[in-house]
Order: sequence, then structure tokens, then C-alpha cells
Amino acid sequence: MYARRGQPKTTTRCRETQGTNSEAITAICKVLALAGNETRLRILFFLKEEGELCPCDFVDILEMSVPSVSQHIRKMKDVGLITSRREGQTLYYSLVQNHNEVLDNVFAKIQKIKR
Amino acid sequence: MYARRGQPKTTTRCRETQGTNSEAITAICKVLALAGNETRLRILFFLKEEGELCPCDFVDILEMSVPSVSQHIRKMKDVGLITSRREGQTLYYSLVQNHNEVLDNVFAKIQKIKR
DNA sequence: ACTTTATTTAAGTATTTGCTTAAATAATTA
DNA sequence: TAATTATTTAAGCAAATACTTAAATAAAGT
Repeated sequence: MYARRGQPKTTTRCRETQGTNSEAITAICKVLALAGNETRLRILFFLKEEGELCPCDFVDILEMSVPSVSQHIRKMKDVGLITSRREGQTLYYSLVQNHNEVLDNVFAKIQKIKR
Repeated sequence: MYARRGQPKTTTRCRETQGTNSEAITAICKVLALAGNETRLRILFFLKEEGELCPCDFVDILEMSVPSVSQHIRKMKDVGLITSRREGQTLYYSLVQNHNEVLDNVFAKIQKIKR
């Protein structure tokens, strides 16, 4: 009879703290999943460095196709990580300052590691 | 003739800073990609809270299958995010303190959001 | 030695993700 | 208003991811 059991006290404690933290974990996880893609992390990083940039800039910088860049941008806009401002034909994207307790730390670490 | 061009000064500057930061971005991105999965983020979070836990505990806490938990653990072990210590049949996993400038911030934020 | 428990590993499958090409919007310029 | 530029959106596909079931390894208990 296979009845694997974790340490009872510990697991019930964890299940309880999971209850209170579950939504926070889910929310942060979404941000991490977005930042956990090289193209998107680069986009975020350059927005941090430059303030605002248009899709067309990213196409040049990252050497990727237009729709590919646009689709990555969309995902980040959908969860409110970035916003846009239109100036004629071009859309300027920038970081939404808010989420960024986590992301700022990521950017800081990227700059610190520099070779 | 379609010749989309980003802002020349900006894009060349970005291409340069990308050169110096590329490896840092790639490295951090791997950690974020791992943490950007709910199961793994929960595993990391509970390791932070409890110090050390065995796969069997996570099966109970997260209500997932044994191999599924084990495979998630493996990925994090492979990049050195966690380590193990054996005690009889059971393996105790814990966080490797090192990477964690980024992860610690994530954990702090999870606890801060609490409902 | 045989059985049980804890865990991993392997193989197969379904879902998700990230790209591509093609078409649609939107603003500008001729 | 027709052509050009900037961008998005949609559809299709290939690669990656996360699960499942089944088999393998490892330590203990009987």
C-alpha cells in the first residue's frame, strides 16, 4: 500500500500559509513568467534604460520580426507591465511604475553583473 | 518599399549596452523562467519559509503527482537554485543562498501582498 | 531475500509558447 | 484618394513545456 505522507505538522502549516499567499503567488508568477523570456526581458530592460521606445526600435535592436516583437509587447501590456502613448503613426511604450519592486531588482542585478 | 527604422542614436546605443549586458540577462532570465511557473514558485516559497522539505511534502501541499513534483525539483537543482541532503530514504531539499538577490525580493513581495 | 517506502527517470501525450506569413488598422504623405 | 509607413491581429506550425503512466534505483523494515 503506497501512502506517501509528508511531515504532518509541516504540510498542514504550509497548506495554511498557501491559502493566505496563493493569490500573491499567482500574481507575481505571471510577471516572472513574462520576464522569464529573453526577448521580453530585453524589451523591459531597454524600456528601463531608455524611458520609452517604439516596436520599430526593438525590431532593430533585437533583430526580430515586427509581428514577433508586437506580440511580446502585447502580452506585457495585457497584464499592465507597460503602457503606450501614440505620436502620429508610432506608439511609444514605457514601463508602468508600480509592479516594479520585483522588476527593479532584476534590472539592478543585470547592471551589477555587467562584464 | 518597407524599411522600418528605429531612432538611429537610440538603437545603436541600445545595441551597445546589449553587448555588455547580454550574458547577465541570459543568466537572470533562466532563473525567472524557472520561478515563473506556479508549481515551482510555490516550491521555492515553501523552501524559503520552512528551510528544508522533501518531495513527498510537496506532493501533499500542492496536491500533485510524485513524478511531476520530482521533475520540477530537478530543473531547479540542475541550475543550482536548490540542493539536497539525504536522510535515509528521504531527500531534503533547500534553497542555495546565492542567487537570491532576485528571489529574496520575490519572496518578500509575496509576503507583503498577503490578504 | 522480499516487501515497502521515497524518490527518480524514461517515454508518451497534450497544452502552451513563440515564431512565421498574410491580412487588417491607423496615421501620414503625395 | 492612393500609396507609404507603423503597428496590430489572425492563422498555422514547430518547438518547448508540463503532465501522465510505467519502470528503475535506493534505502529500510520484516
